Amino acid sequence: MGGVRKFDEDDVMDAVMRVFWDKGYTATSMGDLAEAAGVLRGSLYHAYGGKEELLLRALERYAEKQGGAARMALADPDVRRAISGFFDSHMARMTEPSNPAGCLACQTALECGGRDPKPSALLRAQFLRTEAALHATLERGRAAGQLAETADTRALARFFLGVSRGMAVLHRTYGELEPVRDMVKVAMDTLDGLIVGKPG
Amino acid sequence: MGGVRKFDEDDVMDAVMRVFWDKGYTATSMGDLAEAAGVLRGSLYHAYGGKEELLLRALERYAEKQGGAARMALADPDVRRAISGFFDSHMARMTEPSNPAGCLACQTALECGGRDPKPSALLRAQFLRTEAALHATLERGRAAGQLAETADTRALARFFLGVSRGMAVLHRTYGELEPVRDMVKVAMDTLDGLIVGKPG
DNA sequence: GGAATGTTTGACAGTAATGTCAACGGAGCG
DNA sequence: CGCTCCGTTGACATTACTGTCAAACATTCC
Repeated sequence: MGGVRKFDEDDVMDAVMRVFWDKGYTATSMGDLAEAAGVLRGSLYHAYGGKEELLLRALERYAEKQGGAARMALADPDVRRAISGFFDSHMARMTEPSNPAGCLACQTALECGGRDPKPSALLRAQFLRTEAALHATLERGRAAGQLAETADTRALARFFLGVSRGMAVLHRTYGELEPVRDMVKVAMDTLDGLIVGKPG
Repeated sequence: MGGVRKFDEDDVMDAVMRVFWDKGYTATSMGDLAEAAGVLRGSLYHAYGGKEELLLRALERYAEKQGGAARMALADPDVRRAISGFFDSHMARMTEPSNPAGCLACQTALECGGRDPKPSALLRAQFLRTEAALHATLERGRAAGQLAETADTRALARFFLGVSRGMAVLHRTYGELEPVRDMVKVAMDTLDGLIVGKPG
């Protein structure tokens, strides 16, 4: 086969993801990425093309890792446990000290939103996917009689999605977890208000 | 007094604010700002110092204009009208077609959060100020018997703050207002669940 | 009018990032 | 072994942005 890739693709993409997450898309140079990945710039250009391609890959990787946990939680047949687990997966990410504050997807969405077509489209699709997963969970719960018949599951799905995004903004801005926990608490109270036959 | 400034400071700062809002802090160059303001780069350096100073001024201006409306609404003695007006002020900003999507404060908070000390500190202070205003409104409402005695006003204040931030993320990512409206609807339902003696 | 003050203007040197490329070198294959 | 393939490496030209500055200029005050 001849010349073979010397670096581990997973290691490189992990480093790339982390730098974008930490510094933001625009503020990151190919040199930053290369340095963090322990590779020369030329190799990155050769293997991936350029900064935008790397961002797209990083976003996909991020969605896989972080979004995977969220989707897993949402599969729980009990609505309350599902939504609670959804928030827990976000809390877990923010609690992990080796992670930068905030959320790569949110940050990139705000930075590129409506301006860079490809990242924009990808992020929009990812948001829609999460919204759809939330919606499916809520619909399933309603069908199972766990949720009030009158509940607007579409609005609720968007609400929970938006709340999770707001959590990331507060986390990055405050650098603390208390406000984020408070948001989760109130959001879960909101859900509890719609759950049929609870003790309260 | 000698040589007198040829440009109108308000016009320039409006243009600057808009460019930062539209393109983001890092992606904006002094040349972009100068061009948008109809002024030469040298004049901007001379009058304001540099990009960071311009950002700080833009953030202050933004908080004055946008945050002013929000704080005004929160002064309403009726809790429900106050919080509803708070959200309305955000909706109004997003509805205005001449405004870029999203929210300058959120975007900059995510971009600079924890990295650029001065913008970070300013934004944190602005968030705390809004949180405090929300908290005061809720406390006032509870004291007036409008809100359930058991309501956690601190958590609620952070919740409403975070929801308003999440709205901006969805707006910028989706480019639509429906999801944002849905968030407001559910958030208001949450408040209504805590309001004493309502018809529902 | 003339001096003083402070702004505008265009140019300049310095720095950083980009994207490309030719030479190099190691792994596999005949 | 020698050929080929392909990734690595360091260099290069290009472009963009930064921050500064001296000269030109306009306005106010005396």
